[in-house]
Amino acid sequence: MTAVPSHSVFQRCDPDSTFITVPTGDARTFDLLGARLDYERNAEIYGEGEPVEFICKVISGAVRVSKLLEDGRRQIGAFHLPGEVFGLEAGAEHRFTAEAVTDSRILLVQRAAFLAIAARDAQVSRELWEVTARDLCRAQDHMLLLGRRTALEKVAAFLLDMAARTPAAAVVELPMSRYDIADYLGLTIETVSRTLTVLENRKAIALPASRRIVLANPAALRALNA
Amino acid sequence: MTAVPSHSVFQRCDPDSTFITVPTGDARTFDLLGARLDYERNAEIYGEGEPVEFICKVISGAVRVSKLLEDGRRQIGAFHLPGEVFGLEAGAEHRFTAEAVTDSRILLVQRAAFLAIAARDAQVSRELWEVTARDLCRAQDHMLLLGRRTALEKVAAFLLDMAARTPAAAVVELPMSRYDIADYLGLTIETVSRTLTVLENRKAIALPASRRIVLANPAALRALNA
DNA sequence: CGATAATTTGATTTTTCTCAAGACGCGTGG
DNA sequence: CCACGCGTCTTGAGAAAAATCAAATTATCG
Repeated sequence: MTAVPSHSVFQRCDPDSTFITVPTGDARTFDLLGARLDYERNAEIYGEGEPVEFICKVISGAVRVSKLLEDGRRQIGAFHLPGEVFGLEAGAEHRFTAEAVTDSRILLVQRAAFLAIAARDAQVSRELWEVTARDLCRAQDHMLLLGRRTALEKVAAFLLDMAARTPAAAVVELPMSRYDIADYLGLTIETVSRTLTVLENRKAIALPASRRIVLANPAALRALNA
Repeated sequence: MTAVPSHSVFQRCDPDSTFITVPTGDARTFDLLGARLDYERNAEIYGEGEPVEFICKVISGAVRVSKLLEDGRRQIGAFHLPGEVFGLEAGAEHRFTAEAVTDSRILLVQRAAFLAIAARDAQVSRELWEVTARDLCRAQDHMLLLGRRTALEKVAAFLLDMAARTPAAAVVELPMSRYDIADYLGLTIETVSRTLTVLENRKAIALPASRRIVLANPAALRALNA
């Protein structure tokens, strides 16, 4: 699904590393020092309108990237799980707010330093592009999800997506609340909850705990997606 | 709103030019030959799954980029108006289908040739990134539009967006059908039509013809957006 | 164990969709 | 110039989906 080759610098470095390994054209490597910071649940990592200082990568925990509307409604643009990069924007200011969904550890790399390397190194520059293109794919997929789809289709697609991004795919441990899921899918918490109950009654999933979801019948979930 | 500086190679070349002017690091310029092709209304410019051969730019007319679901539902990801670039993807295959909304003239530039220049030229490479980042912004804005918003909010935002992208902003000449608008906003044609009627009754817009829209009271439209 | 937050469930209302019919616009051919 | 046909758009009535309001239940944490 993603357009980024497996040798991406962002994919390659393991989640525990303090460094982003940057392969250069002549096969040497740079190590760009990144700072590790811990964020408590619901702590803001960066806010809408703030200058873009860092490229971020989830080491542990989970992050939501969202936008708050005047009337209190909120749209979550993406969730980010360990190993995923976020906060990379071409503009000078953040267009969204990023917050820790659970207690999280984030690797922060100076954006300016990274861009400086990209300006000198075609390989890095290309990766910069590909990472952004991957974000674009994500946003497009999310857009497709929000279009004219039923609650059942949205929730099923969400669960399958989460499962695909989790190591142990059969059981999904959701880090986020029903509120977060609702704001991600453009639904209310009540509808999300009811929809999960419907899927449970259909034996498509099991809910041993409200945030632990067993994909008992993934095919049934996939069948809900066009 | 857009993150791309005004000196972008894509922005800079005028819509009539057969060339995309590429400024290089040492201030010389390359001229990349692009082919002009004409497409009839509803003709396919490229299809989902096809290899990405060209970067496209609208010279005249309008383009819709969409995805068709198995059950016949269609989601339009974007409309592109004269001067706008589309079809630039990091992956090898197109994820969406592009079609001419009206009879259109499109400038097609070899993707491989452009990427080759980007690999040698940091300035061009950065532009490549920024153009993709602009697409990302667009997709994110569209995502926000499709989230939990009423038909009235969606249609108002759509009209304002079209107006902002049209030279003579007071009167918007829509190139696309109600069907296209509906599939772009995640609504039905009936709801789009009814919503336009509501806006007309509220004196927010006037409809001298079904595809000619006068923004009589843009402030009223803006008030509908959070 | 009690307080608080999160989740589920229920009843009702609102919004949008669906199905159906009618009106309009436009080009073609008589 | 008008009649006709066809595609597009609008309008209406009823059905379905999801939102809203409200309450009950379940988890979580000190």
